[in-house]
Amino acid sequence: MTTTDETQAARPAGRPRSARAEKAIIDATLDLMGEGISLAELSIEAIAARAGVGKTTIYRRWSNKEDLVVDALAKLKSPLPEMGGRSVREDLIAYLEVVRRDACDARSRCVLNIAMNDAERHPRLVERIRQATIEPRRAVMSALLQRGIATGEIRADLDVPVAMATLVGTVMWYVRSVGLDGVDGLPHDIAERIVDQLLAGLASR
Amino acid sequence: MTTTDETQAARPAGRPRSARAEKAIIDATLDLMGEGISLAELSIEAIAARAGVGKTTIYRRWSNKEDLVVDALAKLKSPLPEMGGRSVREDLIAYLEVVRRDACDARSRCVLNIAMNDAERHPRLVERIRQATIEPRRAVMSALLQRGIATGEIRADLDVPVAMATLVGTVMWYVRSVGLDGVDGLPHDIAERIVDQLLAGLASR
DNA sequence: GCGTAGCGAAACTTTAGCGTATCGAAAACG
DNA sequence: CGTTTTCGATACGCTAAAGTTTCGCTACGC
Repeated sequence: MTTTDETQAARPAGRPRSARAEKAIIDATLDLMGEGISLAELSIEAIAARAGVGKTTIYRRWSNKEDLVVDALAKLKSPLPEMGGRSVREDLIAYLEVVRRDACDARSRCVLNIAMNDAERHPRLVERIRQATIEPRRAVMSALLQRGIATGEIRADLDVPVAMATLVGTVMWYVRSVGLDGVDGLPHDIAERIVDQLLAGLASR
Repeated sequence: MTTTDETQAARPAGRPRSARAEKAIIDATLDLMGEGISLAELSIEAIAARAGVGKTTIYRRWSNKEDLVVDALAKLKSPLPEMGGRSVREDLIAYLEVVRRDACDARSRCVLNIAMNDAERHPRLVERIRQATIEPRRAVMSALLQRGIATGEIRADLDVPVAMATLVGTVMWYVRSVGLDGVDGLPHDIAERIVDQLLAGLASR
């Protein structure tokens, strides 16, 4: 057909698509969702306006809203917490520090908002988010606690699911209650304080 | 002006407003919000249809959506947890059991959803919810932990704000993660297990 | 029983977003 | 340079929902 080698590049004729526009669209989508806009309220027109882009440019890439949101959330995937592995206590602190930072970040928060609020209305989308984002983190946390049990740092009869809810839930709830006033007013060592208090227990000796 | 005594009743002429319709409107509002409808998506038409009422009947009582929601949430105010007071451990369990039940109840959940998601868009409304619903519960929980410190059941150096986030956050997060699959599949003694594990601590002795 | 005001139903006007089409300009390629 | 495709902008027809108004009917007090 054409004179170009189709088996390799097959670069299409004409002006190439702007990577800059694509990034602006993704960013605008994440920004709007980070501002608390629900999936239902999110409008293509608002995204186009925010991105400084024509609606055509969006519809040329994504045929509907859900596809765009999936792609946008995929770009968001922050790396799994990096843990030194020296002690379970230190790894728990490092993990919760990442959770704390995510909980304070509007863009990361919107992932959880969607997962929790739109589960019934967009089951496939929510399931994709669960598999891609939530499950890997749960697995890391679970493995970490199991390792602690093996090394003796953690009590052998630990209820692991409850402990995972405790560690993450404490950070999330703390940020949402105390930290609502000023997100930056959080103590910088909150992750360490939480881990130490939970390891030691609330009761007196 | 009129012949009636205006200082007291000043009952207006004509057909009185139907208390039955008013209750139906409030109930429909709470039901819809309990189904996960956000404040922005909540439509007067949906409320009218659900309540079996004309839109006129709603607009005659509330001039806008926010006023209606405030009134509806005010009717929702569930009683503060009743605690026996025998031991701090038992009271904590009783308190968390109430939290667990609220976390599973759609109508109660919607209060928190609004408080967390619509804080920026409806600051006055959210503040009213905080003062009426959240703060009293935080005060009860704080007093309970202080009592535990006084009686020696709780360690004296407890970080009370962190501990409050731990107790409530664990229940909320547990319900949201484990309980998402089947709300009724929750262990019935989850409050007791959470309290005991937190009192004892996660570390081995 | 008359007047008044609330009742539910339905028609209306307005607004917002969707998805498509069209435009002149711009960017890559041969 | 000419072709091809994308760019941002704008306009269009369509649908859904909001909020307002109208209408015939109903319930209560005088």
